[in-house]
Amino acid sequence: MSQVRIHLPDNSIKEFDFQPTVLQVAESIGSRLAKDTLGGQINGNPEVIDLRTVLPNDTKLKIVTKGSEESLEVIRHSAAHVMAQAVQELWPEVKVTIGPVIENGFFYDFDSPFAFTPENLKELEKKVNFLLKKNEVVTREVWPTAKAIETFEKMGETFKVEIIKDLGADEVSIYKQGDWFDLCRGPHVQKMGQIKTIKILSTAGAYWRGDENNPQLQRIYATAFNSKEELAEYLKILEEAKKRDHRKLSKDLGLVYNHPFAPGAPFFTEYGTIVYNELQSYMREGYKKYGYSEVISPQIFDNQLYDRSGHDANYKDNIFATQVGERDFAVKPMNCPGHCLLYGATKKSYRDLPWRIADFGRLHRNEKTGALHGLTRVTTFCQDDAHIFCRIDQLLDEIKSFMTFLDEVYNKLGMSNYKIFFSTRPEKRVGSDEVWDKAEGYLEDALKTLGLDYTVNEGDGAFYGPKLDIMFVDALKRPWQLGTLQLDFNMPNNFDLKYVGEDNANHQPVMIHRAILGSLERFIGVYLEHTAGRLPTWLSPRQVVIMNITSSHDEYCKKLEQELKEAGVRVHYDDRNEKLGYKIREAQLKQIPYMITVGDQEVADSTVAVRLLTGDNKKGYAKSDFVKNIKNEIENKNLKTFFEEVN
RNA sequence: GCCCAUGUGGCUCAGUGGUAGAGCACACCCUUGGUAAGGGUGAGGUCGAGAGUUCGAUUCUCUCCAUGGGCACCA
Repeated sequence: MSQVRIHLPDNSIKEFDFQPTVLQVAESIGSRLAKDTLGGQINGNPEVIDLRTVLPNDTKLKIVTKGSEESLEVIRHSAAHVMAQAVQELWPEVKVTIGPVIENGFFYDFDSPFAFTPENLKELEKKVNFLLKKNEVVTREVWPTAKAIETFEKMGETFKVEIIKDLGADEVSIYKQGDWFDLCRGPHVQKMGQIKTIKILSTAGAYWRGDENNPQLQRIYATAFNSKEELAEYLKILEEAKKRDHRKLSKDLGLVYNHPFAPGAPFFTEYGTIVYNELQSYMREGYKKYGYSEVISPQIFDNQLYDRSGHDANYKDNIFATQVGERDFAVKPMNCPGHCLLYGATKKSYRDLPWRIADFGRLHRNEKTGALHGLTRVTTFCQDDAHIFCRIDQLLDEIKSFMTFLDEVYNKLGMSNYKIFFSTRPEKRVGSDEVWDKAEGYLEDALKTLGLDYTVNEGDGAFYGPKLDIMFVDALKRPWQLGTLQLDFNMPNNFDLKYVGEDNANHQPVMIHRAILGSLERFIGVYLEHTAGRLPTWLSPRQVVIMNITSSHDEYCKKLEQELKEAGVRVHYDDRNEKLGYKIREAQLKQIPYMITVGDQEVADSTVAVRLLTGDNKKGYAKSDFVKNIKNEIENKNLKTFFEEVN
């Protein structure tokens, strides 16, 4: 055999007189490297391959070693195997299925005659980490498919047999550690001791192959890291996320209340309503600027409306319906069909287009019980919804204007980190393929023309049209779907909408469904998590609290309270006979951006002592300046307090 | 809708087969105190709802409701 050349990242070349494995290349470089090798990446491909992979001539190889980001995939892959092994050693009656690596960890789905209890998980964690200490060598074997099927059938591993049959390959790879083995394509570690520690996290029910018609399996979530320190760090982030949970924050801050009589339908308290209304009026400002008109449409319709819109066929399970006498009514789950009726109310000319109508109507959707979640998945909500009826040649400008509007809003709110997803036709849909081709084509053209980066989500569109989803990435790097823009050729058709063109003939308008915040409910939930409850002053339900030191400062405080009220500031004078530290603590917990302290000093020289949520103090601030500056900050809807703005 | 767990005063949580406890919050009293909890006293719960087992159920069983972790659904 001729020489085999392997190219390394430092542009050096290693030569072999056989086709080496990744590990063999590592060994040729050094024994320390070989010991730390966990996999490889070849020819610039990000996919991590098994260290036992045989490399052909002229392969560009990057060795994945322990401690690297890429190595986690290998470690977790093997960790899933060890976990499955541990489960079967503890409970031999449990059958294995699959166990993939996911972000931040891995899971394994088991077919178990019993549900795993928390005690089982503790036992399992012990067992798993005991197995790691045995440091068994992982070997790879290639079996003919027939042998694999026969073997797994004998073992009663019916799910494995199904997978192998579906693969339809001639041979399959098997990974072994000790006596335990599993069908797998890898990659895996050399020895199980390379996994330092495995943390079992939780259990869940999950359907075989993700289909609710299939049997339900027992899923165990777990994670593994390169070191105990990294694991600790990850667990800390989980804790942080828990603290920022909007359900906790919205309760602690007194914004939202839930009652079992209204599942999935939150009350907004007098404080929560302030946040809600401020956001709504901010959007209304945008509507003026971007040429939208606001409308109000009915809450309940004769069901014939949804029959015509196509919702009855595609969305029926989610509609709250009621029968009055002989007549079927439906509570509106979305504004669009009603808006189509309104469009048809007057004869439209091409001169009337684009016709942009916004609606803060309350929507109700009967969600499956298990889907409800705090403010982010509710049964009743209000979208910052608008529909734009326009000509095809106006589409590009409309999409552009929407993206500008959205960018402005997101930046104002400190949410500049967002991504665009382009979702194409789903299986369950209305309209001909021809219409879909057209709609998808226009949308993609617009994205390209505008030079926007996007990712395609095949089959994820709405049933009436393709869409752009705006995925906001929050402070903890979690993605949330908020804004959306959907193209719809179908509903104008169902409602036979027309406009008279320049040619004096009838034409059909295109309908754009769009929202920037998504729904106010969901947005407030996400925004609370993003900001950890520390809202910008203009959105804070409580903006200023004045705290006197003794009752002798009462007069000065009352006057200041009055001045701030006149400046439009939401201010509260805490005149309780309590110590200052006590009042401060309460104000901190309620995340009030400005805490004003008044004592002898302040009364004497007409100043205020200001404390921010950061704990920063500024004494001797001129009272008149404070009133002026906070008024200005609120009017401009600044993201930061005026103290921080200055710095 | 499915699997699992949970449900004790406004909130956070102990606890028990013999009808309940703490801290915070609340009320009253004392305290006038400069940047995250001053002290005392008191009120407040038929232990999510219904049924069953039992001499007796908040505790055990079942059903329902709600919540939580997932799955599925949804955009």
